[in-house]
Amino acid sequence: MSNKYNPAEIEPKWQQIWAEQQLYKAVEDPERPKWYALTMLPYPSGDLHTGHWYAYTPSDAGARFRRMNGYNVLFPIGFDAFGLPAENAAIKHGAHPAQWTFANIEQMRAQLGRMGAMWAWEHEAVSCDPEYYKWSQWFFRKFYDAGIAYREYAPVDFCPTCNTTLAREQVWGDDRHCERCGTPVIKKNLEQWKFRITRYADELVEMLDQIEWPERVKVMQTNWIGRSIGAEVAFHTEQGEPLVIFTTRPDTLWGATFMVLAPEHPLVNAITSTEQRAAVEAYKEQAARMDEIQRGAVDKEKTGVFTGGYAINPVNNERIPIWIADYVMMGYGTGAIMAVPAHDARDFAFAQKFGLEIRRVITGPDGAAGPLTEAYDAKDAGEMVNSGPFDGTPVEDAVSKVTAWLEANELGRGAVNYRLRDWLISRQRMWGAPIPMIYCANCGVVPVPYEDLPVLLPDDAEFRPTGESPLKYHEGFRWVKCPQCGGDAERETDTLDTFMCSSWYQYAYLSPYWKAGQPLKADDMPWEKTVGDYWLPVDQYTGGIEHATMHLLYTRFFTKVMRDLGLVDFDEPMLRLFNQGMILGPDGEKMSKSRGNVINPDEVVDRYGADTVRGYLMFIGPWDQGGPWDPQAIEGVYRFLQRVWVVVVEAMQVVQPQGKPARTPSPDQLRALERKLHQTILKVTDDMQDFRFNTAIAALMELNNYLYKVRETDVVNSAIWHSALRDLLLMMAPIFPHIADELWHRQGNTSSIHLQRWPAGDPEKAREAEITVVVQINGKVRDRLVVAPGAAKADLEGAALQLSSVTKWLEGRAPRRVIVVPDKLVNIVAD
RNA sequence: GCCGAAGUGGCGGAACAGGCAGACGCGCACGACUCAAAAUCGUGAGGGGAAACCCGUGUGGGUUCGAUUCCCACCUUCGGCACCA
Repeated sequence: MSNKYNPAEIEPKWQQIWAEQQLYKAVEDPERPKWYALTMLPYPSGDLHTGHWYAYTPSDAGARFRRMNGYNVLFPIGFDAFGLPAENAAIKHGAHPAQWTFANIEQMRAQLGRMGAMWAWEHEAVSCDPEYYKWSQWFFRKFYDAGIAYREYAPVDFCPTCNTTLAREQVWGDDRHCERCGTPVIKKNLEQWKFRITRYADELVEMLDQIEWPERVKVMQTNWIGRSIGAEVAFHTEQGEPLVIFTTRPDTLWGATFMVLAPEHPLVNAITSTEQRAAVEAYKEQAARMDEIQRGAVDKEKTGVFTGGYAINPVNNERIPIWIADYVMMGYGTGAIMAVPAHDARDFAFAQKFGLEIRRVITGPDGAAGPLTEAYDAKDAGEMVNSGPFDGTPVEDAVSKVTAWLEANELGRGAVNYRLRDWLISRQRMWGAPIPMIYCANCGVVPVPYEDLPVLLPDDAEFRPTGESPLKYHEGFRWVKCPQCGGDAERETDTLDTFMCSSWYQYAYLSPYWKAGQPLKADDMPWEKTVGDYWLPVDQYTGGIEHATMHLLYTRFFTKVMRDLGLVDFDEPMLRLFNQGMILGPDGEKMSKSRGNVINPDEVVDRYGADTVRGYLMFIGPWDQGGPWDPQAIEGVYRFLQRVWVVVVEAMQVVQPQGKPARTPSPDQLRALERKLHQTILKVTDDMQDFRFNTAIAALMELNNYLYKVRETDVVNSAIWHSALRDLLLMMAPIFPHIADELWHRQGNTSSIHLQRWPAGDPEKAREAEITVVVQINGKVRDRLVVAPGAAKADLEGAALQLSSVTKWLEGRAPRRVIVVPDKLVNIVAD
């Protein structure tokens, strides 16, 4: 046994012992409170990078801390193993994606093992395993039966590089690029499977109040769902056909001076006059050619044409012209708007360009009712004018009053619209769970029977360099008998979005590959119920913010559907969420091979050990902030561990110099040590609760510096010294699990440190013996008083005024006022 | 344009129910050990000034005995959304 700190020796040793003792096996125990700690599962790229370490090791420290505080902790890991990189590798190397994927998983298991995390490996689940995706398909089938899954022919986003359609959530940025590969997406008209997430839009917004998630994630989801409350109002065409519009400002109905339809609006044909037909057709064609990116450009000049048709405004029976323009989208609301140029910036720009009337119906905050030079859209000041029965109504009440009036007169009704679109889950890729659907010439769309699941991926797929899905060309896969009529039929060759596989993985972990090899039924449960009843829902989730409007929205939706299917009895899958920041290269930029600023965690672990890497990552700064990797700063954590080693190992040895009797330390020394210890326990306990690892480590360093300094004094001949060493190790255990267990055993303990209870801090023992009180004159520090804590205000004031420095500064002036904050300061105010 | 987060030493950061700005660490300087270096240990430092002191938490105002912390207006950076009616 070496007497020097040698992580390369002790870390593999402890990892092996922990595994042999099944130290992290999670077993239901009704006697103890449970804690389901979950971290976002990795994609098995084959290489665990620093980002994974930054995501996982603090998450592990948090889980370990809970465990030491009496919780029965489940901290599982698995692999989100379907996806395009495996398919691309298959095209490149000619190997099956499964081969590539499982080889990578093997490699990553070893890398994950080096972290020294308390992974509950027996709960591992791999989403590309047929026994896993059997259940993904089962969920699809359940969703289909429940009317949540449906098929639709519509314009969809398509990534030309990934060769597949994408969900709206996977299209990012103002250039509308693919979230995975960065290529700008194009629009295609395709028949695709979707999930009715919009049915849950309201609940997805409302229930954000019930979960402890970072505010910014809640805001992003709220904005993404984009609920707007207003009214639908029935206008009519001159010919009498109803023309329904959605507006958030029904109070401006009297200011509508024209209407605008989306070019694709079904009514356009009917209302277009003979004279305008050619212009309308030309505009429609032009709009159709343009994709949404071009149409959506905000600064684009407004375009549009008059249809020749007119509509009747139901509130005043006015006849107003109907235009078409591409700034109105068919996909939102009813695809038609009433234009109120006076109170909407877009309508204002349009009216100005085409010389249409701008009629003011809301006064300015000062009562101004004259012509406008720009749209006035404030909703908190002004009152209605030129609005018939509503003149004089303050805007604050206007929307609700007009909406009620519309309903009473059957002209419209209150309505809500969402920006959220249904979740497109079809992917034209091979390496995903096949959508379990069959198309039969006789029976139409036929779902694969539950007992026939899984629909297996072929293991002899042929990958084409064109990037097309091999399933389309795999005769054995594609052609089937119809489950209903037995006739020739065709399989769906699209696969499920991998986000669907990860939407329920926290449930899959409970009892991985549940009912493996058994036929499934409609009323099955995808996990062992008693296990789920104990662990669910997830208590603490950690992961990156990049999933704010993708995975984190989808898994909430999934859980709500599962609740409605009777699978779970709660509304939200994850009660608490923490988003870690991003670890950057030493140059402060995102790590990337092309930049050459990648830190390879394996190399750093070889050099310093996993404990140092863990501790350094947690020491950099607040976990949600991320930050640059500093190759020099990591030395500080390494030195800290070496100094802990020295303090603890030296204490094991005989410290009494020969011939000198052991001397008793003074009570002051002992109290000072005890105070430092309990201050540290209180501080570290508090910090660990909230993942403030950086300040927790700083406090541990302070304590160790203190112990290091006094280790050659008489305090070592005391019980408090030994309990300080013991508590230091206990507090280090979640962050530095290996060195903590090693030194713990060297102290003579026989069971693992990770089975011990977290030390209890005593505020009484942490209290300072004396406190420095600052003496200020006019807010500037001029002197200090050292007093016992809790000194009376009057005494502090008196003592301060006695100070020679104070009388000097006052130069004979009488204090006008003296502010005393006990234990803090005395501030003397003088003219 | 709208929404959100953040600006503190040479660097990462600490301290905000308003009360000694810069904990902890990196780097730096000096010293000890060494023939020397590395490692280790010790000491030191926000800037200016010989000192007394003065100035300092993005900028400018404000509230207060007192503001990194609260309020107002800007500037910069990052993230999200964007003709959503």
